Amino acid sequence: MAKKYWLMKTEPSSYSITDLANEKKQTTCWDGVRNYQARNFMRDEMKIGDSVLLYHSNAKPPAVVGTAVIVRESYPDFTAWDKNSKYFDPKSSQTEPRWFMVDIQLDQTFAEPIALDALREVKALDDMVLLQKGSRLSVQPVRKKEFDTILKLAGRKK
DNA sequence: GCCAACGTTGGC
DNA sequence: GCCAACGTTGGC
Repeated sequence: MAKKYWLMKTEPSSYSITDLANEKKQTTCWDGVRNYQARNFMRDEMKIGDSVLLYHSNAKPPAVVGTAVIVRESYPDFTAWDKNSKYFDPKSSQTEPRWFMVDIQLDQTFAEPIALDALREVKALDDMVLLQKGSRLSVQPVRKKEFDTILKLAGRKK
């Protein structure tokens, strides 16, 4: 199976790329996803070694801030079972888990975040899911061409 | 803080 | 299975 590319959103006020950088082994479980489409991508399609763009939403400015890799494939999101978690979902049981997550490890933090505005100016990114009107999927596929384009932008000297 | 665009829920 | 009401996302 060919390597796939993804984009995962997070609000830096709740969990930022800096938080990821400070984790043991710079690895974390991507918990709290409560959208079926996003869940399906994590549960069914993400494989170890796939690359991920990390995106800060509700940030100033909203931007792609770095990359990560999948280091553990889907397993039940146990926060759904925890009554004290804000991600608690009484409809998810141990025997029939409703929500899943993967583990990701930080790959690189971009020296300069690539702002949403800048992404919109790049022709090669016109079809990116992130840039489509009304798109708010928190876990979404990215084309290799798009991933490579963004890496190139990140590497460009200012 | 506003609000457009989506997604989910639940009555019927 | 429709759809109105409600809740959430996320840029601005």
